[in-house]
Amino acid sequence: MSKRNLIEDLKARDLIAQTTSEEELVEHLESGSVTLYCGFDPTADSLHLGHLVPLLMLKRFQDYGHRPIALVGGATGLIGDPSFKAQERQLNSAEVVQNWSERLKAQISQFIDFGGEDGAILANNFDWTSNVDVLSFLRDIGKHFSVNKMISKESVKQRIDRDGEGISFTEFTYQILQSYDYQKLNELYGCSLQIGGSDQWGNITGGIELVRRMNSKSVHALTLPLITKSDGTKFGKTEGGAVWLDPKKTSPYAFYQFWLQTPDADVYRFLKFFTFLDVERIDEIEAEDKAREGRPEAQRILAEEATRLVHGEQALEAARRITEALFSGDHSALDENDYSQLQLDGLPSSQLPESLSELSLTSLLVEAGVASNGKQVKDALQRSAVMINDQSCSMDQNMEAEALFGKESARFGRFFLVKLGKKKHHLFFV
RNA sequence: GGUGGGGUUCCCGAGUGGCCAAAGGGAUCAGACUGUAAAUCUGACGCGCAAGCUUCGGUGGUUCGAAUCCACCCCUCACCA
Repeated sequence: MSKRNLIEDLKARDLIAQTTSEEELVEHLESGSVTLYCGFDPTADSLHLGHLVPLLMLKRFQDYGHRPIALVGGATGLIGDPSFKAQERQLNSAEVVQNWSERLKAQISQFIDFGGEDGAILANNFDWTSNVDVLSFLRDIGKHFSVNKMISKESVKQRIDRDGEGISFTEFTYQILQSYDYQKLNELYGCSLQIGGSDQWGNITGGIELVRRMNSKSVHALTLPLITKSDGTKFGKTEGGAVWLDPKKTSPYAFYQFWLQTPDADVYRFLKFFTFLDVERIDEIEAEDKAREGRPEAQRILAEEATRLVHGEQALEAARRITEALFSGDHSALDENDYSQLQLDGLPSSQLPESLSELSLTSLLVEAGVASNGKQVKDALQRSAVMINDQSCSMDQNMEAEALFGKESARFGRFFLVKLGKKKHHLFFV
């Protein structure tokens, strides 16, 4: 751990978008162990990369002796946060949100240490929101909010100003609910710092005010920057959609590959955001990469660190094994065990159908999930970008699946390694 | 309740009777160049190997022919009440 204080470290990593009075915050953090919280709304059955930065942030605070509260938004998830959202969102059913809340809880537990007397706390705002009756809500909580102020928040402005869009009372109330969370957590656990994405600033400051009014306490806020990519596209998305933290939704191998493909222009920033490596070390890596020319090491380091953090050492090893086997360019070096291992390690694989006579390559590969539609396969075939056991195929072989996957050309009598393009691999077995 | 504006292929957004599977942009995929990077160029981009099939909020109609016209309905926005 570096000797500098936490805020300095976070600044060096560009992990701070905004804070309430920095002086007071630093003072507060140095005065002892601070209890802080970050909320995660259940909008899906798993967290994704976008949640990773705040999650790691809680851990950073914990490493510096503070006490994090991970708040699952069982209640707020039922309402939907309108902040900077262009459109009103579809409500999810109570059962679904409940179910997702449980999934998130389990996931979050892997990142932060909840053990011990002063370990982290896992909370759910459903616990203190669900039984508040309307009149109490309006009289005890609502009275502290000025609609004028709520309306003027930047986070809901585009929903209010923009033609063609609006905001329901339900979503509009979201900021009150989140403010109430802060108030409650302050009351229950002495929580005095809330962190979140920069889009949460409006909601957080609302909470600060509520805490001051109801609890007569002065509390703090710190927001994290939105993670952007240098080319302007959205961070954390791949062809298949979001990159999830759940290994069942995004395999450790795919996760590792995602990081490995980080553009040079982003990789050093991402190392600061997504790893616990010292900033000095990261700067060194950058300097070394520059000096060396050619392929940088940073992506590999980022992929390893991030995969280890999220999926653990074993999964990282597996992801590396697959990567090594597939991208070294020499599949002939793989022995029979290696093939079985690839399958176990999580390389996408599937069993070949009994009969291939009627089947086109396009439909076979689409069915296996190698491509999303036949056109993509066709396109690849026309460019000789489909390889079966290192043999490239052409368009006229589309209907010759039976011959291409003949027993005699299988590796060890049962494996076919199919490659589409440079990066997509799939293992077929008999 | 009234008036006016909207709902188009993943997203944004053109299209207002045939030339429309539907401009343009973005995203995405593949190829060349590379370093499983960026930039650039090329191609694909509703589904299908193909013949062909299915789309433009919904339902019904007019028409040889509709995303485009008509009726009703649903959703949504603004203003007014």
